[in-house]
Amino acid sequence: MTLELGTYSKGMSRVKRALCWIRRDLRTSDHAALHYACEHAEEVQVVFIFDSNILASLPKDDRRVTFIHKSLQQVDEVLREHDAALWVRHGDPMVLIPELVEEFAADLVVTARDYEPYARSRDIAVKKALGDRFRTVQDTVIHEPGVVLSQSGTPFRVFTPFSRAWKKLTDVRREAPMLTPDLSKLLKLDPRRVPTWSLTNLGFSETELWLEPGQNGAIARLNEFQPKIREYEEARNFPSKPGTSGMSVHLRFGTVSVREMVRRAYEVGDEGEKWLNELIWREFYQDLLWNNPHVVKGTFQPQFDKLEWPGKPEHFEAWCQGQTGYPIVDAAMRCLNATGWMHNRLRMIVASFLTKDLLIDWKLGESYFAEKLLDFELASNNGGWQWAASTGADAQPYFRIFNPALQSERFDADGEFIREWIPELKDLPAKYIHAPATASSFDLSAAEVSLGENYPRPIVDHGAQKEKAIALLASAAKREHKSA
DNA sequence: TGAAATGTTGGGGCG
DNA sequence: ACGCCCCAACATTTC
Repeated sequence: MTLELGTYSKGMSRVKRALCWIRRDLRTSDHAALHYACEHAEEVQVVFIFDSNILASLPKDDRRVTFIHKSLQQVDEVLREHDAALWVRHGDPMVLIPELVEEFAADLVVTARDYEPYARSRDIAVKKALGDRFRTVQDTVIHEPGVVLSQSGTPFRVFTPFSRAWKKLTDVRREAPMLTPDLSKLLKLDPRRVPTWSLTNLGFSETELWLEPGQNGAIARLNEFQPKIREYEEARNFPSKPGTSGMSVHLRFGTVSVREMVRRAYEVGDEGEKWLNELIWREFYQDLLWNNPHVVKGTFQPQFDKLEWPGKPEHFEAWCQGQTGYPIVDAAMRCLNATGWMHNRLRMIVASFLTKDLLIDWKLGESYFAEKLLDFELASNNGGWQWAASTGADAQPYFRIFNPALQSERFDADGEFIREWIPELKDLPAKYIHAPATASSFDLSAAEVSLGENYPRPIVDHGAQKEKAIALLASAAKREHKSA
């Protein structure tokens, strides 16, 4: 059994009652599922389920759970302005959704399509239980996976041609319409009779967030960023400057619609293209995963699966803790650990370092990011790591080996970002901060840096490791050549 | 959305 | 005045 794919407005006769099941569309405006439900039913109830299949594997202080919880509170506030309220449950959706259908006597359940493997199997199970009463609608992407194709009708493996085809396919009025739900359709509830929910009931504790959650936070941040879209291309590579949109977490949980983001990019026109490309990268990786589901378990090019990465466990530990002796890498990892976010330039640097300098399997890095990143998306994370590891569509390793000191000089020239996250190094002059081991003992002691004591010596030598990485990847590529 | 090696050019110092 | 060298800046090639 498969789920139907299609456009936003699909004809269906009206029904009495619909449940709108929100998952990663935690907002009330420009909302495909809620819009569809309000169009097709006389009474609509919005429900969210904390999925026990997902929550079970998360630490009890996971920041994403706090973000979801606070975003749901904002959804609930809007619903209450219409004398309605959000229902929140905890458990297995494959059990709970059919139960809720009974409880609410729903004729219809509407939800936004989710293309990740677990979500697909979950939705297929729900569809099996509910049949035609279960409808999924497109919401989280402009072009669904599998839709953007080359002239010969095949999926893309490379970003640039994909992005060209994506843009060609995009008529912004049609592909990014504003879907405003008619909230007068919401079921009126006596607020005293709506069960309350809390993080503690779920067994989770509230954590500090560095960004304002929910749709209020999303719109505020987007409004702040929009005037800077033109400067994005110049500013986006410098981690100490706020040159990126910072919207990834909001996009992940749908506290803003991707259509709203794309409309803003198109408003800017040609100068908004560089930022638009980042939104297309997101869809490119979803498309790549959809067409090549094996990448979840292994490398895009299977010959690299046989590769044995010789890196050491203690080096992985040092990488995780930000103790490699390479300041830009360590600052980035400490930032990730402390906030759940990392600048994209830094993601590339630390990923290159893990795979090409420490010679550690990218899958370890991938799962560490999956655990820590608030904006974690399977497709983007997997695609990014395979790109960094050179196991993706273009295997030439030469293009994907970063020199950490050089990257640091280029993108954190005065060491501002490093100083923020590695206070031990804050008094080192800029010319030494990218590679403290090159400083004289006089300069080191003047800055109160004692290598091996309050800051580690480099745990590997970049020059030597780079050569090993090239040899390692070349041997795996050659193996394929022989067997082919 | 590299890095390093190699090649080219042009200005200035200097014999 | 001239040629030579040095070297920085930039471009091209190679891995």
